[in-house]
Amino acid sequence: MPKSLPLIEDASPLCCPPLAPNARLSAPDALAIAQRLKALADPTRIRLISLLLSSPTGETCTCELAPAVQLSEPTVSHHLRQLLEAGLVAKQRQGTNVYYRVNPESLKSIARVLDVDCC
Amino acid sequence: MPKSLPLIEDASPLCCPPLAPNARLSAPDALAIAQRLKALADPTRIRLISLLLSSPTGETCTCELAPAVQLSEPTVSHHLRQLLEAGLVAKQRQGTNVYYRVNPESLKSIARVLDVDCC
DNA sequence: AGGTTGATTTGACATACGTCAAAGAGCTGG
DNA sequence: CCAGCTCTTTGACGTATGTCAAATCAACCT
Repeated sequence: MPKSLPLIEDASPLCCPPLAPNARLSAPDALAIAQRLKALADPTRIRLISLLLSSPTGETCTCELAPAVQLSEPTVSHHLRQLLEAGLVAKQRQGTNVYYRVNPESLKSIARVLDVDCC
Repeated sequence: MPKSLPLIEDASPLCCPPLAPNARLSAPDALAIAQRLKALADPTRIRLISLLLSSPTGETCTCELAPAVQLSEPTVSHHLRQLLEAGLVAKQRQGTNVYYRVNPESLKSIARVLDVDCC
């Protein structure tokens, strides 16, 4: 083996750009980033985000989303829960319906992680 | 068997990012986006990207990456293959070693998808 | 050639994930 | 209060995924 790199655990100061070329990510930091990405990395959840964003009011209830993606309501509810726990959407009850809305800041924060050459 | 994914821009020829609020994503477009996100949505692969970016030369061989993430070489090779097929890294053989390097444009193209309010 | 080192593939395993039907929980209106 | 609509949870199922050991491939050495 050519040479040994320092173990990733020995890094790092966790400054502005998470994936920037001057810092090796720690394992917990990598896990935190991966978990947020994983919440997005599903075709149904991407479509749900798109549907929420394209709604005139910015929010949509489960009963409207389920037929739009052609999946059962339990399945859609499951995906919305994933998005909710990742902070990507917020929910709000209005009578018998539950309306979901995208948290745009969370999307931007993920985009920033991928912005490699910012500083 | 190893085939590379189409660039997101090819799948969705829109002037604005595919998640922008004025367009509902088609199921195939959502799948294309999700597949690239899924390639990133793993803590080990995030760490590998970080390691590659933090290397002075910009490239690193498998035998250095495996001990750095404390996983077996086959496992690391498997992850590098995923990244390769998603177009996120490129490989180059130098003697007995194979060096991997990040494709920064691919990271940026994913970041652009998440840039919701640009137009 | 044969041997050594690095990289990948194969096969197997456990776990995680997406999906649905059925059952439960919340709210509203008769 | 009960009936009905909406949403979520539970339980179950098949598939996909991450991991390693063993085998295989590739390039470099004597």
